[in-house]
Amino acid sequence: MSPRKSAVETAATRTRIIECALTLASAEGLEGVTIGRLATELGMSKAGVIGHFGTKEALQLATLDAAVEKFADRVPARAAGADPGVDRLTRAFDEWIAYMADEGHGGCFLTSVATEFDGRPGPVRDAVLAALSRWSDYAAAELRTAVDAGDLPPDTDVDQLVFELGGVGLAAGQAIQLHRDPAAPERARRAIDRLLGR
Amino acid sequence: MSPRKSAVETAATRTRIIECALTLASAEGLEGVTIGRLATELGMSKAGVIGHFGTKEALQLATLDAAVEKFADRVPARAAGADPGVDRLTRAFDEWIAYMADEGHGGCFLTSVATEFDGRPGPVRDAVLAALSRWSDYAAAELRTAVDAGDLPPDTDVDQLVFELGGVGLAAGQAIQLHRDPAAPERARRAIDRLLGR
DNA sequence: TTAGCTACCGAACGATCGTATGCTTTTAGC
DNA sequence: GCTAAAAGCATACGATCGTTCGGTAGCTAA
Repeated sequence: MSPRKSAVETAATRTRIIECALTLASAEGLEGVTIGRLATELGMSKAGVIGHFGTKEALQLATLDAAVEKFADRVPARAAGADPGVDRLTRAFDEWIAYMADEGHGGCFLTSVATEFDGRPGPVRDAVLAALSRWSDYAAAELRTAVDAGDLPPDTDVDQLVFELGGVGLAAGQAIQLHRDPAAPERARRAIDRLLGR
Repeated sequence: MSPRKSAVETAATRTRIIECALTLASAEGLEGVTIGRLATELGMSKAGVIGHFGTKEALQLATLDAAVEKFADRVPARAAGADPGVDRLTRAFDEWIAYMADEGHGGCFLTSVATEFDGRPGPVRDAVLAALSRWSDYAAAELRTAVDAGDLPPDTDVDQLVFELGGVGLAAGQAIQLHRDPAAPERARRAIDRLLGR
């Protein structure tokens, strides 16, 4: 007779499942997260796992949502204290890079899922696109603030700058995750400082 | 009685399989290429498909090899005619971007496989790393030539520049493949021109 | 002519996939 | 104390996974 959980712990179980899915997806990709594997890893039955979500796609979306929320809690939230404009954006990118370099989650979850689903239309792709757009919009808004404040030249091409800053992030992710290059964070910071005219 | 193929056509069949695998992998990732699916797509049996390679991993490696060769034939080869240094490198990046923007193959095969396998040690990861390193080495060599020729400042940090150029390529790939942004190639070219001091 | 080699097929293997159904157990509200 | 909801388990389903095996058609060399 195993000890049973109270219904109030349902949300906790759901969180536990998603947490485990995040770990697995970091290594194997979102499509590599299998219900059977989750069940084994968590010591529960497949039905118990999927019962919380209904379908695998719903589980993928929930996992993605959790990753996005985690990112938002960590990166923009920690930069919120800095001065709007260049300061805040620099801080945000620093946090992003530190987040990618952290042990545990393999690089940037959003980036890898974006690559995994960029050729597969569907709700997952849509969700990834929406999340990345939010990040781009955030960066663009801070850049416009910086232009208005005179910290960046008035003729700054904001969209171009967002594009290039994103590229630095992607390069950092690859250097960290694939090449295991310890110099990557420093390189990324230097690139960003140059882009933001520091 | 079906018409039988001569033994001399074996290599052609192998090529056909790999070509099909490249197409499938562009949309679904290398792990998404299934022997059964290849067999269906090619109108042959699973045994006939896998017989040419022995193992799925061998098939993956062969597919990756083919993609690398295709890339080498297209990008550095077309830039070989340009003057060594900044000219040639600019040309190579232009070719890379045009290659990614081409319809048919979904973005940069190497980049997506790199993301797919960056957390999975093994021969595939090793092969991806080797291929990407060759590309980095190529870029670094051209940059050093440019420095020696005086087209770039003597204090140029070549590795940093390779890092940032790679980032522009990754950003272009994401913008093309995920965001379907038609302005991406132009943005990338502008970023590269600025990095190479044009 | 014949023996051997190669390419490929048809069939099957155990494993695992996602999903559905029907229990048992526990808890919450009355 | 009783009941309805639910969380989770056990089991099963059809499909597909990668791989193996034996057989056969067509070619080549002896």
